[in-house]
Amino acid sequence: MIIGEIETLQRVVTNLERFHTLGAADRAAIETLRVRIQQHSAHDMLVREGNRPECCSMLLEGYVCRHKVTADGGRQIVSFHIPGDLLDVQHLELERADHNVQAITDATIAWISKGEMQSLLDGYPSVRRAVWRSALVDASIFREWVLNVGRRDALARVAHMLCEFAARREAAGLGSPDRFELPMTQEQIADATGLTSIHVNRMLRILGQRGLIARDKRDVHIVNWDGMRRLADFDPAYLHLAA
Amino acid sequence: MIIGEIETLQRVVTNLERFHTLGAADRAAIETLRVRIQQHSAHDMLVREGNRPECCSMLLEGYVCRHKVTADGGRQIVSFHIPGDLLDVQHLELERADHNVQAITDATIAWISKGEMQSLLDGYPSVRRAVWRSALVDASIFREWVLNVGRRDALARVAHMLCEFAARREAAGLGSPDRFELPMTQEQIADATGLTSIHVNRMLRILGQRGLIARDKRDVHIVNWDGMRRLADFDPAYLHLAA
DNA sequence: CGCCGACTTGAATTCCTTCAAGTACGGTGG
DNA sequence: CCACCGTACTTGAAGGAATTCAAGTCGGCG
Repeated sequence: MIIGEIETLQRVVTNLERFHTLGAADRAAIETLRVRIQQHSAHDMLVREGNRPECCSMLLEGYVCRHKVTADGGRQIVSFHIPGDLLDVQHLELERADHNVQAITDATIAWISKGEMQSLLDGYPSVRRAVWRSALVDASIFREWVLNVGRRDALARVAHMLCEFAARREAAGLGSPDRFELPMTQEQIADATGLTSIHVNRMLRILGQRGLIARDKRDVHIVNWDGMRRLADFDPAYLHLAA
Repeated sequence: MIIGEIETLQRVVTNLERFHTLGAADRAAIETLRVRIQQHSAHDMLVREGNRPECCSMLLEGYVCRHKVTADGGRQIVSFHIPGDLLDVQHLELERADHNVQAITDATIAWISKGEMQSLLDGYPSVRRAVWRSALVDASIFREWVLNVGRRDALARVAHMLCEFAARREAAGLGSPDRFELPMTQEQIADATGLTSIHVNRMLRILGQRGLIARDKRDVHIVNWDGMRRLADFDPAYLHLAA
């Protein structure tokens, strides 16, 4: 167990404070957690479905997704994660991973043993509530994704994914929702929206043609937020951003 | 606040015990909760999206679903619930409901104030862990539904929904997974699988023609579990049934 | 008995996929 | 420096799975 640098966990503290007010003792407890900081390359599998994870993890830098696969090889991404996110709270209580966690860019992860995490939650009720709330918001996002994939057409699905990514990035203090670089490939967008990468490509072009977004490679500029919101049927209430 | 009959909450205790071992004090605490037992009719809305619920609820009898709607009226059911299920843990921490909760049959609900629920969780760590675990399993089911709706074809989706319903019913001690009565209409199955009721009807017929199930109205007999599992790509691991 | 909701069935249409090429670009090695 | 290669992206055309439109059946209930 390597003791990670205290500064690096600041991002996690900031993120958790969006979910519940933390005191100085809470912050100190998080920042002095015994964690193993690890660098991962894009495409690295962090957790594999069926495994029994011994650690919880927090994403410090880079982007990560969770996904499941069907027997015939279909892949469905069920969430994207941005720096500051807790990736594995559920492994505290659920013995086996029911999905894969994979880096989509190079990523820095803080790994914490389940015991260490449990002590933190037991000893610091405010941290517990913040973690609990963040897990409940995760579940809310899953519900929205069921709706997105189940009931929206391809254009709205892709637009919704873009709106959500922009909104979550902004909420996490990672920059303006108007311009950003997408970390994921069009194939990964396809796997998240239940489409083919070919069709995602077409939908992105249509969004551009309609003047809603402008693209340069993976740089996205949301030109017309109001139009995007309407087309995507995007209402950020499900992100529960206002505490 | 009417004090509910102690016996009725037995089902909730039994359900929670699937998630974490409870002691006599834990059971007593649940059974003596100050709850309001209420009868609801099929189609009653229990919680409406956007509302600020003041209560948590437990389903004692009947069946309930949660759903979301798109701007153009598309409806997506994101979960079904069976007797014993906690319906509203998330409302403890999330101010506004991000989805609707609706009875699909006549249903008996135990309503508990958020304060009462919070005291229970604060005072009884085993209950807290059971509730926490049950919420995490809920989230796991949402993930599976994203996969179901996003990456399986219509036949597998419907078959998967049937397998899950049978497995959860059995796990909750509500009877054999081989024969059961579906509480939901084909339109509700459609709204849960991201299909039209017309297509659900065709898929059910195909399942029958292939000798996988036999139907009489809403009575379903799963004739060939192995075939169903294979066709539906159903692996119950995501239900985390073995504690 | 007649009405309504749920279910059933067929035919036409549509959205998305599949198949098939081909382009753009960053990295690697000669 | 440039040829080579792999990955991501782009575009068109054909095909197919699920929807939409249209009708009709069945069963329960007032």
